[in-house]
Amino acid sequence: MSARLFAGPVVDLARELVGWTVAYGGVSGRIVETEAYHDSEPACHAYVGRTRRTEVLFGPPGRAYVYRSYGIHALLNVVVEPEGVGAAVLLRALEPLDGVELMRMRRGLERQEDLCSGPGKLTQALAIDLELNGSDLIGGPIRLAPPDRSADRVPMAVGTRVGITKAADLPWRFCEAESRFVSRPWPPGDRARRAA
DNA sequence: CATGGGATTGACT
DNA sequence: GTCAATCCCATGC
Repeated sequence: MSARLFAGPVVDLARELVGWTVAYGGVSGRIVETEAYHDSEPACHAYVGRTRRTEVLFGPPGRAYVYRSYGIHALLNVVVEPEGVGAAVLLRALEPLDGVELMRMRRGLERQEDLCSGPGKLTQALAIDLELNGSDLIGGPIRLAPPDRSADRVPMAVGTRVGITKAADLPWRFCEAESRFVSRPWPPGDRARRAA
């Protein structure tokens, strides 16, 4: 696996990354929800161009973009598209796999559905913080890995991104349609579309 | 240097 | 349903 895998269009990669696993410090989960962000649209941090904050977004694909949200949470993104393009896939929810007890301790909650069902929750469960910003996601401390070749392709749901005010109409959110571990239910009109 | 705005979450009415 | 916590960083003076 090489970083070239992540050089493709961000919307395709956001869909593709559902089903991959993320592992860090012996704890891991399977990605069940993602969103795409691209410097051409104003919801993306990279919309403002290259700054100290967005430097990682414009850098080579396959690295982590971790930033602090609302002063409290760390949010984890996968930087994609070629160097010079500011784009990333936000990881919004995981299905817990390894280290579930550690996740419970870190989150102070028991229910498995509550451990990683949100972008701030999953970084807390995995203990991912800002110091990992810019780190390599292939050979680095955080490891991203593709699903088994034998893994079934699951129905996908597509919708609009959560929690943004600008470019809120773009259908750039992807989830495993029937997962119990997504960050929030789909609005009634939004759920039907499939892209298996 | 001061200000304002979040890609959220959990507690509370 | 409402709302506050809290910090990084871009922007503007």
